[in-house]
Amino acid sequence: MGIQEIATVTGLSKSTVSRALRGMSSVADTTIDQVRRVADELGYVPSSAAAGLATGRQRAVGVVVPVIDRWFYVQALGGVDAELRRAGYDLVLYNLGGPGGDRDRAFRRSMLRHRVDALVLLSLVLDETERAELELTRHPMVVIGGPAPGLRNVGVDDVVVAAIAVDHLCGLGHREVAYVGGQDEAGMNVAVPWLRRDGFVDAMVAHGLAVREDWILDGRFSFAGGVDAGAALFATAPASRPTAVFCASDEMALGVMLAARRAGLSVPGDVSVLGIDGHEYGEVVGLTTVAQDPVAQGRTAARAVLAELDEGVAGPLPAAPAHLVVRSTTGVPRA
Amino acid sequence: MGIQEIATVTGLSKSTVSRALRGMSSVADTTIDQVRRVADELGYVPSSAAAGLATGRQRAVGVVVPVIDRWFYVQALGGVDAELRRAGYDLVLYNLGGPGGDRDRAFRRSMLRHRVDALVLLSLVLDETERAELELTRHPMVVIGGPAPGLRNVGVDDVVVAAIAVDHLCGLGHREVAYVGGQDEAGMNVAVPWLRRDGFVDAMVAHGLAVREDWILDGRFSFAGGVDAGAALFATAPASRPTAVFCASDEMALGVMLAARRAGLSVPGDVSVLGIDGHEYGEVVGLTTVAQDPVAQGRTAARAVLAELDEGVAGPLPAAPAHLVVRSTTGVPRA
DNA sequence: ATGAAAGCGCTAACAC
DNA sequence: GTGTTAGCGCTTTCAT
Repeated sequence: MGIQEIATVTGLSKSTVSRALRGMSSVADTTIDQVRRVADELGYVPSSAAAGLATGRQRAVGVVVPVIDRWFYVQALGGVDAELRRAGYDLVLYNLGGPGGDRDRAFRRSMLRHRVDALVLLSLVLDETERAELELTRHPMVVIGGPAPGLRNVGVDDVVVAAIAVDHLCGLGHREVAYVGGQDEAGMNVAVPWLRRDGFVDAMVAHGLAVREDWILDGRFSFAGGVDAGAALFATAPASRPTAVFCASDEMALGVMLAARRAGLSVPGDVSVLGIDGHEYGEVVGLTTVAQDPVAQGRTAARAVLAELDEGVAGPLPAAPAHLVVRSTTGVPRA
Repeated sequence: MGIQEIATVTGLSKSTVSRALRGMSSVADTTIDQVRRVADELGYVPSSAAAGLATGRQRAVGVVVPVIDRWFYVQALGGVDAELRRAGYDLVLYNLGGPGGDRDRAFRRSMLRHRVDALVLLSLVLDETERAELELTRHPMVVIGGPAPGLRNVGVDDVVVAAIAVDHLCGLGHREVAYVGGQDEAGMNVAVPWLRRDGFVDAMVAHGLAVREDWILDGRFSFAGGVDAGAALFATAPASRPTAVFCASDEMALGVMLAARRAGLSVPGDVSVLGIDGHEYGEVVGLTTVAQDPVAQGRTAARAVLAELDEGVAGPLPAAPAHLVVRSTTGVPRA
């Protein structure tokens, strides 16, 4: 059931069979046909391990995610996958499994096994040790979403994204805006939350606006977290309520919208709500957002590592676009 | 940078190093320590391809998904991943990429490369050819969610799930209930949508209730689809409106709820809405649902293939539980 | 407790 | 256009 069998049956040599199977041009067309036919009949299944051993290439790339069940990661993963499949590469998934998962083990044991030829990291900031461990393998690496000291990265500029959002709100006349974001997810070391918050603060300051500490809330980057944050925000007297809430993700924004409704507030009549992402749900409910395209980012990242693999080039990566999509959750502040 | 280097440095033989690295008991503890230390210093990285070639085991299992960006698949994938990681296995993801993806290619080229030791299929019904191709590899296989002729499967009984939902609605006094489901997703050959619809129809009939053709809608198993279906349902005169809507997924139910709100209908005052899944969002908005646990199903499936791999046993799989979670979107029909 | 030697199934020079 | 010959980096008898 190996290449050898085919060789015996066809009376050819192993090498010729190997070449034929890969459709190399130095093999006669008739030979290729014959080999393929026999391989089919025999139910031949190639061994990637053998090929990998011989070539040093596994034709697989690893994708490392902090957790799997977040909209952004799923979308990006899809993008990486699409490009990989096009190139005939397999995708091996390394899920750090969030706070509970054993990050160390994932980084040491599995990934370093030469099972993949390259790595795409999602929103991960590596510490010194991890970087060192990974460099050991000398694999091409790129990270999506979040700056990566020492590594190439594709993603939007989170500070700019926050500024776009704040500019929009201020342009409408808002001066009292709250921010719902998230903290670093226990040990996951994700930079994005901090960057967006910093971008928010900077942009507010640039507009000469005050940033109230109690209007910077943790929405845990989830829908439920958004609801909680919104509830806290809207529980106060109307006078001490922000006129707009900027959320670091659409999922949280959706939660804030629900909280507003529960508090009897109209959006954007009583309060404007704005998110980041371009989530499908947001489109349906008319959420204004700063949209990005994680699928495209995934594709870009995959293409980048593939190019580095094939051509050895590690050129600069194109910037990922983000643009304001004004829908119906933002408007001028109530008088 | 291989096992050989370590052997040379330590003055041991390749075999001993190999054994030491794997912590085999026949090796002296001091030797193990020494070998591990040297391996560390040398920055040794094991080659899974070589080990795989020698043992015939890749220590990896493949997970095949029709599309990646659905709540259920992501959750199940997470469950499979968790169990695999516990066992020290890697997970290679085969995304068929939905209608646009090249299903054939995924099934032939990549998967059959002996890159994985076993397969977990998500909600996929294979056709004859595919089954034959996969059987070729003689890998343990189990499918999650959806019956699989000839294969072991873990998942809820979709017909029963639908019955639970209908029973709840009828128990409240509803007699006019609509169904929002989905069709087979273009070429993905997923059985679940049909089973739930059949279950709905059967249960209705069992309750002596009429099933109106125009109250069986396609919600595309998505939030947006649910909104559309709901809009269609609620656009009619109050008299010809169902008093309850049963959705084959929480995501669609969420959409129907939004449509109800847009139509000025109160839930459950004017119309009851009920879903299937146990989606996080549903919990937040108080959606009544028939909950299942895809993460647990993923774990079960992973454990099953792992057991078959390790012990050669392919015993029966435990049934996946589903239970009614009554929240606030279902109530007695309006008089 | 350790070593020697034979492979695992393929690819890649290098001949012809 | 095809065959020969070496490996790729491990694991695994079988010895010792």
